[in-house]
Amino acid sequence: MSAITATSSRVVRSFYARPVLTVARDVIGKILVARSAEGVVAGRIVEAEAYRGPEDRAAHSYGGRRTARTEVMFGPPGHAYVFFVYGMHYNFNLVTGSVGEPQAVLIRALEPLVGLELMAARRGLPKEHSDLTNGPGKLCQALGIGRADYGVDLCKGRIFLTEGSRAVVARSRRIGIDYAGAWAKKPWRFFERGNRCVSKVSTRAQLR
DNA sequence: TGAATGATTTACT
DNA sequence: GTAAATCATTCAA
Repeated sequence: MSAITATSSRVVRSFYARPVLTVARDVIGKILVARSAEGVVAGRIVEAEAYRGPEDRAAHSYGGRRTARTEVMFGPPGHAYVFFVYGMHYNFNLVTGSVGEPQAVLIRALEPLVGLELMAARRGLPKEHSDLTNGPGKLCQALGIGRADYGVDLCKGRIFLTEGSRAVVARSRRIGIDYAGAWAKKPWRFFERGNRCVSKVSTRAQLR
């Protein structure tokens, strides 16, 4: 195993048991690790978004909607909320806050650190490729995250966070939720300023 | 039961 | 810049 995953310890549950905006900001710079039979892959989180339902119209838990899909967000923090969209992509979230508060942080982009070869193989791209994990669907594919990871405990399972390094955090409005009216204008997207692994979006959303 | 749609990505023009 | 791919989830009937 690489030095990064061997020397760092798993982030504890109290990290997740805080308001979703706080976690979304603090998660920038942390390392996301995914172990599997195929090997270990890991990347530094450089972009994330907060979803603060039930008040947040952009959140799947808007209005307190409690279904099979959103159920994990109502449970304890530190678990994975994984969902499937557009008929072909998975997205990975961290459940935050306390029990009964259906909040989550969407991980939108990573800077690849460990297991680039495995990531590239899963993505069907050459190892040197620059688009391995610079998007929420892309990073799930690179980390092998899918339906089986729904609801898993990040304090125990194959997927977890470790301490990373400091990041200069900038913020903008969230991506792909224009249907959410006024909520779409909230600056609840956090990213590391200047990092080239941040997902490619319109220039206007990058600034601020 | 059926219809609409989406926290995206990719390949086009 | 636009559009296609593609299906689980959701809600209405």
